[in-house]
Amino acid sequence: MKTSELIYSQGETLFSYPFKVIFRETARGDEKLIISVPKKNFKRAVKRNLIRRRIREAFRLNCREWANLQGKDLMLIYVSSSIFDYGKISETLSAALSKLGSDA
RNA sequence: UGGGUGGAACACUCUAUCGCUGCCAUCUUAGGAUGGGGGAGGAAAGUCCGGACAGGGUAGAGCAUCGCACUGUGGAAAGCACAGAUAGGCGUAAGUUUAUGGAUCGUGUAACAGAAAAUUACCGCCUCUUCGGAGGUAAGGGUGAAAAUGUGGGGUAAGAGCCCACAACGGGUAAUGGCGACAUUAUCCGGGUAUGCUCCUGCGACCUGCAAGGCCAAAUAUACCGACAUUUAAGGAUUGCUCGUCCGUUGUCGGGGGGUAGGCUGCUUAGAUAAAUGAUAGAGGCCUGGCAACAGGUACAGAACUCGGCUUAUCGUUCCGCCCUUUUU
RNA sequence: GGUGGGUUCGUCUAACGGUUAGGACUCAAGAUUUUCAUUCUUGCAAUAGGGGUUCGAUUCCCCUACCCACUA
Repeated sequence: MKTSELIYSQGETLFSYPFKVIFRETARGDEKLIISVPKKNFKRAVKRNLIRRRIREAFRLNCREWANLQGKDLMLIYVSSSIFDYGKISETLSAALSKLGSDA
């Protein structure tokens, strides 16, 4: 809980639809990932769970391809108000993370 | 055959690949690895009722306040369930749905319209008259959600439950049936409404809620100010009040300030602490459209201490009972 | 997670269960003025949604939706 506030207040932000990515430098081997789907866009808990699980699965399968993620705490906020299927989420997440890598 | 109605159960299945969580065992070690067997619902939801449990130091009495209110049974209890009673509404029917204790002493309301909304009299009718009016009526008219029971006859100056017959309503008594609400029959009595507050009767309720509460760690300040008191008492706590009980200076209460806000437990044969129970691909069911190929759809929804109900959301499938309808015998 | 409160014209609000739901600001039209502002007149515009009680609900009761506050 404290960590999330620190990331939110100190981190740098970039947008890559449908994600808002907030990241912060941290010690290597102690990285954290926060996935957030706002209640404002999805009232039902079932839909929020579905999106969160898809994002987590996409991140799990692809995270090893992005070496630049080491030493960074990440916060992914899903800002779209419609539900994407797994293929589209995987694609857009890759785009977002590569953008992060090029910026860094 | 088509449609309806009441109840019950289920609410997609299998395979492959990659993963999550916590339990047990083993191996390594303080990071893990391997194996085994668990891992969302009928509503987990809304938080509308009621318990269990916990705290408010302990155990209480009365009043006030609040809630419920036809009958029986079940139940720890419930704005609970089932079965029934009476009076209505909907439906051809099966069924479904709404209401319900007693009293009428006191008191309020009944908008507009209407003469009058609770002991009524505008038009009308009748009698008398000094022609100004006085008195008697409630048949008929019109207003309204509601106007004092309806029909017929007698009676009368005109009329009226004023009297009679039948019917409706309310109450008493008796008999019969039913555990009971109540029903039926007989007989007697009665005659200006509805509703809120009020009063009475019975039953239930102390308040706050797991972010309750307990333990450990860390941090700190018994700061300071005010009131009371050391003996009575004031005062404070306990339920709003009264009584009772307890505290009463290493004290209590109020004001005001500082620090911490982590872990364990509570907590469960699902058991997290920001939240696991999955993702993807393929195949097969089921439904709709179509000759077919094929296309589309496959609901509502995600545990956070727990249990009993209620309410709301929900594509559909199966089974059982019943009703209406069509055809045949 | 738990507890409590609310929703009325575009905005801020009022209401005894009883006329066409009132008022202020805004908006539109007209008048006044050489023109604008001010002022005056007129108009548009709402009970969150769905049921129930009642002769009749903004009001009383129930359900749903949304908003806000408190509680560690």
